Amino acid sequence: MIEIMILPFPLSNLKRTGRTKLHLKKNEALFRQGDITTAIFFVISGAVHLVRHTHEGHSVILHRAVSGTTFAEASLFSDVYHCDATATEPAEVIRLSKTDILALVTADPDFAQALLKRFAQDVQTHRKHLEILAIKGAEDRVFAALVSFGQSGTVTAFAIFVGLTTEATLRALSKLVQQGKVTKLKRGHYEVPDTSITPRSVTIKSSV
Amino acid sequence: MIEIMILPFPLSNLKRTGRTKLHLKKNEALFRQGDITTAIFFVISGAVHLVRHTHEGHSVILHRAVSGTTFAEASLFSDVYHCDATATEPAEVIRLSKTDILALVTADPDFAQALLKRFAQDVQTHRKHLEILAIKGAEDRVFAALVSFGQSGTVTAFAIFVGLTTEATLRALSKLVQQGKVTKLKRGHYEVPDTSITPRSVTIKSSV
DNA sequence: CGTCACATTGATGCCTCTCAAAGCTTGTGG
DNA sequence: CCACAAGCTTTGAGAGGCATCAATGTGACG
Repeated sequence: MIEIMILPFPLSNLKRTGRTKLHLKKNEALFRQGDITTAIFFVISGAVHLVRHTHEGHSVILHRAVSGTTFAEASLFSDVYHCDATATEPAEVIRLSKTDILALVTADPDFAQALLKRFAQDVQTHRKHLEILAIKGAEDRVFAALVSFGQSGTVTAFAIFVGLTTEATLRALSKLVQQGKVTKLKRGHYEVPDTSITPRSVTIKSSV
Repeated sequence: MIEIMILPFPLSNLKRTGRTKLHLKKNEALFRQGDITTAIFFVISGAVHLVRHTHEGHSVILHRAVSGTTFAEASLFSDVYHCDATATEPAEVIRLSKTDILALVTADPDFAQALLKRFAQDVQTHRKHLEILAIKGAEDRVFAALVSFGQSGTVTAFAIFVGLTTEATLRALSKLVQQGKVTKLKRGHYEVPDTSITPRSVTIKSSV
């Protein structure tokens, strides 16, 4: 079981019955805001977006789960899911039974610690996201988001992630390109060169 | 030890040496962004703000820790603190040694589970915060924040929390008051009446 | 009683949202 | 294999809203 090896925490003790492999088509929903929580998930391939919607019609992309990562861990302690989970591209995910995971938490201290670490990472990531949304200028905000997250996906999705309209994001990107702080690879594909403050290079859209 | 009883998780097994009581003056910093992490904290009285600063000079209030709650739990799995912690009013806090807490995690499954729950709550709170920052209109955003968080503190701090200027927040508040969606108690003190959609009433500023 | 921090209100300008239209890319069906 | 359709990207123009700067009011505290 290759996929088990890349899980962020040891699952050797998890009951086999607690695992199910699922295939999602593009735009297919895994669960929706308000659904009863029954499981957390691990992404084998593809990508899943966690999106929350407000009454007023606004939406936020809370998280983009990609290969090798788990998502919806917070639902372990919640009765219902607080956001939608939809595949933005065809995806394979493993469903991990909530009750089995919780049982494992009490039975296996190492597992509990690993899961705690996962949660702590989530908290830090969300804080980084909050920090970025607090930046007023569109240009600065887009650049900061690119450096910190370098999300792969459409510009439109990225725009929602940074809390701007697609147009504002695009205009910010083109200004950043003019300044040489960002490189445009091709239509809808941008990256932050290594030379820009940050060590690593990131792209908005993967060339998958 | 009264304070121990209201801790969100059992600390009976925590070494006495791991606990220290601290008294903070108003505006006194407990730790700063970049400091080595050595402990998490529990608030006995007063309030502590966790604030993160960006290079561009922006800041976000990540969390307002009040009596009976812990904060900086995420630092358990981080080498340095990622934000400043400052008392916004005179406060008493208990310092809980990081190493002792981590030891307890592996030794006591119940403690581990309780801590996991705490982390999950943190994640949900941050997501709610993200949801609110995604709301474009100042009026809607302020109202949503009041309903969901009903922060006590100055309007200025509340403004930073919702990602607006003090002026914009004030103007939004006065419009909401005109509409009857929010009640102004006195200078700098507002509350959401019970009649407004939400069951509970909240205030920006406590009368402490 | 004076000072200080915060609340409040006003005027102005920039920036982002909104609406609109055209270009590019991918995929699907004939 | 081609043509059309759909979705995303890109650019443009106009308007509204929030930030910014400025000034005054007000309560708290020494």
